Amino acid sequence: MRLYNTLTRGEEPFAPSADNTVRMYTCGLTVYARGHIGNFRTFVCLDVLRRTLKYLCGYRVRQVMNFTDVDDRTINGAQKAGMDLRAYTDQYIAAFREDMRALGLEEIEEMPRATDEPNLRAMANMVAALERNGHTYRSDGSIYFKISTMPGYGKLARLDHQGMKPGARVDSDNYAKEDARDFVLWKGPREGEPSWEFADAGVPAGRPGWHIECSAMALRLLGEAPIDVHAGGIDLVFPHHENEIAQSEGATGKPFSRFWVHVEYLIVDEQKMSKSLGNTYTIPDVVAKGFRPSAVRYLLLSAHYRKQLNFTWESLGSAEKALQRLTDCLARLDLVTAPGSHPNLAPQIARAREAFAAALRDDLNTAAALGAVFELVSAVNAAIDTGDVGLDDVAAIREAFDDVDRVLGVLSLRRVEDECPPVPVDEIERFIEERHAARRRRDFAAADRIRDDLAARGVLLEDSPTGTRWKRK
RNA sequence: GGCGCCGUCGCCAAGAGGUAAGGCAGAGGUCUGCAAAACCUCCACCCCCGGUUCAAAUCCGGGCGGCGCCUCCA
Repeated sequence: MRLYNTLTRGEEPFAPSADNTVRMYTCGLTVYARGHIGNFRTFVCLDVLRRTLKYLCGYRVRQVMNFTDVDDRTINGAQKAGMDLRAYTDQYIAAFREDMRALGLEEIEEMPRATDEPNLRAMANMVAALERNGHTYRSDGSIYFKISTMPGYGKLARLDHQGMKPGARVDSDNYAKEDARDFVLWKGPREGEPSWEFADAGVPAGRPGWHIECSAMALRLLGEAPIDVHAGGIDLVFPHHENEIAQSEGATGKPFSRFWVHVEYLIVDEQKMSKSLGNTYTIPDVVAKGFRPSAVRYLLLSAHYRKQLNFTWESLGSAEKALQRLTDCLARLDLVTAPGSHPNLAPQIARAREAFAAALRDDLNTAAALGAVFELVSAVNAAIDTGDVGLDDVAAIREAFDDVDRVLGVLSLRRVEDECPPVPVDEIERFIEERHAARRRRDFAAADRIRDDLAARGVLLEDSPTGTRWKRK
C-alpha cells in the first residue's frame, strides 16, 4: 500500500522490512484520566491501518501500544487522590480497555506499561548506552540528552530554530539543562515521587523521562531497529517523536523507524479537543447522550486521517443514520427468497470491492472507501426492489460486506450493540405479536400505540410483506 | 516572528490537469391502514483575483478566511 511518511513528507510504497511482518509501535495514552474521543481518533485510525495491513495487504502485524503510567500528571493525580500510583493508573487502563472494546479496536499484541520492571530496565540500559556514546550529561541528579551531539536532530519535525519566537513558551520541566532544547532522559529523585535505581547499568535513583519510555519499549518488544512503523497523534511529532529518534539512534547507531504515521486532530468548537482545554468528550459521555460507540467509530472514519475533523453532535447524528443505512440494507437481504443469481450484481460487487481496497491502499482513504460501500448499498437496494437478486447473490453480497467490515470494524460492532437492545428481546417479540393481532382486527390505534411506545423506548418496528422486524433506534 | 495544513452543495466529505463519489438534511413521486425502510426524479462549475494550458476544483503567483505546531498534549 501507499502510506504517507512524516519523515519524508510524502507518500511512499509501504511493505514490511522482513518476514512479511509489520512491526508497528503506537504511542498510547498517558493514564491520568479517561481517554477522550480525540485520543481515540488516533487509535481508531491506527486500528484501521492495522486491519488494512492484515486483511487487505496480507501482512502479519506485531503491534505495541504503551501506557504512560509515570509522569508529572499521573504522579500528581495519584497524590491528589491519595492513591498508590499503580492503583491510580490501573483505573484508567481498565477504562481504556473498556473503551477499546466499545469502539471495536482489535486486540493489540503488546500493551506494556512503562513501570513494568523489564521496561524500566530497558530504559536504564538505553540511558547507559547513550552515556557510553557520549550523548548525555548529568546535572542535579538527572541525566540529559545533549542535542548538540546529534547532527541530524530535527529531521522529523523540521523545525527552524532560528525563527522560533523567543519566549513563546516556557519549559515546564523544572530541571537544570545546559540548552533549552536538551531534554531529560532520567529524572533525579524527588520527595514523594516513585524512584527506581539500576546500579548495574550505572543509572542512579530516579524515574524515566517521557521520551525514553517509548524508545526503549519499542526496541525491547519489536526487536532490532529500524522498526517498520511508528505512529501516534500529530501533536507527538515534536518534541516526543523527534526526541525518540535522537535517543534510539544515539543508542543503537541505526535508524529508528522506517515510517512515521501521524493522525490529525479531532477538533471541537473549532478548537483542538484536549484535556487541558476542558472540551473533551469520552465514550461514556457519548453514550449518555444517546449515541452509540459504533457511530463514533464511523464518524472517525468518515474523514481522511491526515485532515482535521471537527466533531459536532450533529455530525455524530448523521453518522448514526448513515450506519443505519448500511445495516438496513443487510437486513433487507433476509427477505430474498429467490434461488440462483442475476448477472448484474456480480460485477457491481466486484467493482465495489476493488474500489474499497484501492481507496484504503491509497494512504488509508477511509472516506473514499465508505463511498464505494454505499454505492454497493444503492445497487443492492435497487436490485432487491426489482427482484433481481437471488440467494447466491445474497451470499456474495454478505461475503463482500464481511470482508469490508474486517477492515472497517463497524458493522460487527453494531451487531454486538444490537444484541443488547434497550427493551428485552422476548418483550419486543411479545409486543410484535400483540400489534400483529391488533392490525388483523384493524385496530390501528392500538397497533400504533404499541409501535410508538416501543419507539419511545428506543426500539423501531418496520412492517414488510413477510412480517415485522425490529431494530434499535 | 518561523514552519505547516486547510477552504468543494444547507451540514459532513472524497476527488489532485480532462469536465464534480458518497453520507446526512431537503423537494416531488411510488409502495404502506398509517409509518418506517426502499426505489425513482430533483438539488454544486469547487473562497476571491490573476497566470500557465487545447483543457484547472485540481498546477503557479497574490489576496482573504480557518486551524495547528514552535518542548503538558492522541
